[in-house]
Amino acid sequence: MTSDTNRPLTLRDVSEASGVSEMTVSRVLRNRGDVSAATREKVLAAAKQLGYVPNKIAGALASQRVNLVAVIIPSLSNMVFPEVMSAISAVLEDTELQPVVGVTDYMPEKEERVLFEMLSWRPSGVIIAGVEHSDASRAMLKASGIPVIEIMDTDGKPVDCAVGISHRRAGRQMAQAILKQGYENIGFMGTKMPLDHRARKRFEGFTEALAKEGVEIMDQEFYSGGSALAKGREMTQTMLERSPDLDFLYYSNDMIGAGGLLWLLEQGIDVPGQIGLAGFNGVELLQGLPRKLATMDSCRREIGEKAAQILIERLGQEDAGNSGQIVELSPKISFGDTLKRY
Amino acid sequence: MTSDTNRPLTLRDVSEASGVSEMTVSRVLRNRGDVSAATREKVLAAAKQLGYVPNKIAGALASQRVNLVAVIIPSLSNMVFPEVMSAISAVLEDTELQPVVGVTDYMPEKEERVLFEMLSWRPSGVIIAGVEHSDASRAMLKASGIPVIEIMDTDGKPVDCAVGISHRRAGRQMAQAILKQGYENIGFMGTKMPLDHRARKRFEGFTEALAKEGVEIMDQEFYSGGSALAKGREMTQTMLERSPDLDFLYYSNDMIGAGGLLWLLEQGIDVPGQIGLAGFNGVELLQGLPRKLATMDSCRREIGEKAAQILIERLGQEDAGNSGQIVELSPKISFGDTLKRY
DNA sequence: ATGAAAGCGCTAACAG
DNA sequence: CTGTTAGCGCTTTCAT
Repeated sequence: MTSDTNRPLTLRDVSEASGVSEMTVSRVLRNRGDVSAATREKVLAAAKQLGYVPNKIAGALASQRVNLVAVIIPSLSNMVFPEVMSAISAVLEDTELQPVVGVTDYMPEKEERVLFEMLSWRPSGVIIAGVEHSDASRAMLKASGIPVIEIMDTDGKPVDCAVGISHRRAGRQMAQAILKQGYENIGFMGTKMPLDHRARKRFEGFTEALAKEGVEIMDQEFYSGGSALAKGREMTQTMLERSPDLDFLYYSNDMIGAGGLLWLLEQGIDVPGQIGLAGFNGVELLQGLPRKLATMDSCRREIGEKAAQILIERLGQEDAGNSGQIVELSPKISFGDTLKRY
Repeated sequence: MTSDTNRPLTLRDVSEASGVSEMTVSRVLRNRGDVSAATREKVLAAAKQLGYVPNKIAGALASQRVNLVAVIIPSLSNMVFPEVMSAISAVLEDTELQPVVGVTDYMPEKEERVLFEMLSWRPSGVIIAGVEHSDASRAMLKASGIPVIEIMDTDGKPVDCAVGISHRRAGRQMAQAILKQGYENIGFMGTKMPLDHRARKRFEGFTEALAKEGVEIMDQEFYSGGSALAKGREMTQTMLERSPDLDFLYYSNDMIGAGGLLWLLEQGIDVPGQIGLAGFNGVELLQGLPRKLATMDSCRREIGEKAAQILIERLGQEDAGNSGQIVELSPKISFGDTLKRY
C-alpha cells in the first residue's frame, strides 16, 4: 500500500506526487485540453502509482453532468428485461453513458420510490418500462427536465418518448391468426398479476378480436408465483379436465406455454392437430423444446436498442426533434409447430 | 409546472418557498434533529408542492457518505445472478443501502473497468462474484478501504470476506454420488468458457474424484453461445452417437441437462436405468420437466442474504470482527428422478 | 429549535 | 500549455 491513512486519494494527492497543479492533473485524467506529453506522463505515472480513483461525486457536482442513465424495469427474473437491458448496454457501450438498473417488482409505489431515488442522482436520462405510472411518478419524470423514454408498450400517452409494441394489437393479431386456422374452442392462461399492464392488454386485445368474430373464450385460468413451467403444466391439465372440448390454448407467456406443451406431448395428445398452442415473447428457450411453440416476438432487443439510440440523440442536440415521438414496432407471429397452417 | 426555468430545484428554492432557512429545510427532509412540528409541516408542504427532489450528489459530497453497494456479477442472462441479486436486495431493503449492479460478461478487463467506474462513485461496500480478479482489480478493492464481499466461490484467497460454496468440492461430491450408484461410463458436457472459474473448478473436482477411484471420463463436449436447452440436446445426441456405451452424463448446468433429458426421453431411452443424468444449480425450471433432473443446489439465495448481512455488520461497527472471514455453505445433492438410488 | 459559516473534491472560466 | 479563482448543492459544526 502506498498511503497509510484510510482516506481515499484526491486530485491533490496526485498533484503533489507529480508536482503538477490540480487543474492540470484533472485535465490529464479527463484527456481534456492541451497538455504537454511530458506532464501527461508524469501525471499518469503518479496517478497509477498511487492507485488514484477519481471521485465522480465531486466531479458531477462541479460539472453538473452525470453520465448515468436510469433504467427502470419491473423485474429481473423475467428474462425479458435482462434482454432489454443488455440491448441498452450494448448501444450505450459506445458512449460515455452508463446504465443503472432499478427494479419495481410491478409495484407502483416501489416504482415511485425507485424513481425518486434514481432521479436524486441526477441522471442524464430515464428509460422506464411501461406507460402506466402513478401521478407522482409522471410528475417527477416531467419535472426532471431530462429525456424520458418509456419502453415495451405503446398503448397509452407517454410522458415524453415511447418505444415498444402495441400489446393490444399483438393480442388481436394472435386471435385473428388462431381463428383463421379454424380453431374455435379457445382457452386462455396467464398470470394473475393485475399490475402487468402489458399482459392485460394482450388479453384484452385477444378477447376483443375474438368477439368481433362472435367467438368467446371457452375457459381461462390465472396463476401467480412458482415455476412458470410447472404452472403451465398444472393449469393445462386442470383446464383440459374441466373443458375437454378445447382445441386451442393461448398462453400469456412462453414459459407456461412450454409447460403446457410438455404436458400435452406426454399425454400423447396430437399438437397441433387435436389442440393448438401459442405463447408470447419468443424466448430462446423454445429452441430446445421437442416442438417449437407458436409465439410472437416481443422485439425486446430492438426496443432496447432504439430506446438507447433515441436517448443518445436527445442528449446530443438540445432539440433533437424526437421529443414526443412514439415508435411502434411490429412483432411477427412465429407459427412454430403448434399452430396449424393450411 | 411550477417553475418556468429548466433548472432542477434546490434546497434554496424550498427554503424560499417555505420561509425557512436552508439548513432547517435540510433537517426536515432528512428527519434529523429537532424541528418544530409547525416548520416541519411548512417545509414538507413546500417541498411536495414544488416537486423537490434532493440532489444526492451534493449530499454525498458534503456528508462523505454514499449509501450505495456495488454488486458486480458476470451476467444477467444466467438467472443465477438475478437470483443472488434479489436476495441481496431483499436484505438491503431494510436498510438505507441501495444495491447498484455492474455486469462484467466474464471478462477480467471489463470487470476492471466496471469496478473502477463503480468505485469512483465511492460506494459503501462491494459485493463481487468470484475470487479470481486481475491484480489491478484486487489492488483497487484493497485500496478502496471499504468492505468487500466476494461471493459464489470459496476456492481461493479473498481480498476481504467471502461467502459461497466450494465448487471443487461440489464436483467431487457429485462424482462420488455417481460412482456410488454404480455408474462407470461417464460423459461430461459443459461450457467452453475458460473464464467461468466456477464451472472449471466443478469439472476439476469431478475428474479428480473419479480419478481417485480409478475412473476416467469417457467422453466430453463443450459448447458456447446459443440456447442452452438446444445445445444440451445437440451435445447429448452427438456424444451418444460417438460413445454409445455411456451410462451417465454430467452436465455443468441444469439448462443443458434439461435439454439432454428431453432428448433422451424422446428417444425412448430409459432414464435413469439405461443412462443417468445430473446437472448443477437447482434451477426452478426443473420443477416443470417430465422428470426431475438430479442436481445440486448452488445456495444462491443464502449466499446473497449472507453477503448482504455481513456487509451490514461491517458497516455498522468499524471492526465487526468479521473481516477476513470465509463462509462456506454446503450445497446438497438432489437425486431427482435421473440418478438411481439403491 | 434555528441559523451562519465553512468546505466536501472537483471542474468551468478565465488569466497568464 | 498551465495556473488561479470560484463555485456546484448540500451537510457539518458551531453559534444563538
